[in-house]
Amino acid sequence: MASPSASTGSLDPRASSLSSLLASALEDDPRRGSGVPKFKSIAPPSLPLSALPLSPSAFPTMPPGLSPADFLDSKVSPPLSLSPRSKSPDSYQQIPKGEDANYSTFTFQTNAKQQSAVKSELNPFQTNANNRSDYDNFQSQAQSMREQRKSDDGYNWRKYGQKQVKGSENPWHYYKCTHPECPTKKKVERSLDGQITEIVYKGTHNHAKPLAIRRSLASSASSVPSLAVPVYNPAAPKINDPAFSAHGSSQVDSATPENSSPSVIGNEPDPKRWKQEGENGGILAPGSRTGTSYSYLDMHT
DNA sequence: ACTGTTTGACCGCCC
DNA sequence: CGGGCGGTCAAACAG
Ligand SMILES: [Zn+2]
Repeated sequence: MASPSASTGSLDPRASSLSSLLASALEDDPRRGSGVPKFKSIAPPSLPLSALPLSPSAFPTMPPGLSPADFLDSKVSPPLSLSPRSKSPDSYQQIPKGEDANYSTFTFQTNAKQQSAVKSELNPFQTNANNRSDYDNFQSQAQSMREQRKSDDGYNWRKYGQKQVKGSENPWHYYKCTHPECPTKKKVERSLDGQITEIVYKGTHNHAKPLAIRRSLASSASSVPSLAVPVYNPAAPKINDPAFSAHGSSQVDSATPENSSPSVIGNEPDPKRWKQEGENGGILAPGSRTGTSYSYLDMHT
């Protein structure tokens, strides 16, 4: 398994080899995207659009229109703002509203307010006495994961897609664990208010949950990142999170395994099975239950 | 340079 | 044999 390329999710031969090959010859073949029938607001890049008719409080000042701060931080918005990313969507899919799906996804609930302060971190990387030219900056990227609303379940997830599935009013967000070998993936559906209505996990973590960065200044030894990875059995059908019980096995479907996909073993850690779960992890505020239902879903793909 | 989101396009399966 | 659907990739963008 010493495959450098076959590691983090790069298991798709179609893209891997193809990309590699065509990458040289077919460079201008941008094929990314996600069916997200979202509106594209061409507003200034620096515009905090947090205008949510909810939670009246927490809004100290809100100038109607725009604030001078924009002008200050505004990095000279492009005159055309027509980046290469601008393209036409593959095929606009109209959401079949009122067809037969009466999903009353209206679970009134307060959005979980994660107050876990996990930010202040001292980076021993400040040795920057030399300064390259200002042009050096090629493509700085960073979304500032300040509080990206990600359900902090204790793991780090990287969003790799977003699509609207039929039957759902809101698009699904696809996340993948950011680990060297964690095949775990997460599918989340959110409401317009940002409330998570459904979360589906796929796979299992094989690495202990990342520490929550604690203020441990301590002294001595600087090597702190000594993670004691607990040995895990590749054939152990255990679900991550031992602090959770109840679930048992409320199979909503897949109750009678009789046919379904080919070679469908009764129960085995199939990397293609989606597990619907709720919020767990432990560091979540108690009481803030989003009400996500727990059940085992069988999916294939 | 980082890390991680954004977003359109492509792919593989299923009907 | 085709289209729809769902899922993923991967470049560009962002602070
Ligand atoms: Zn993981």
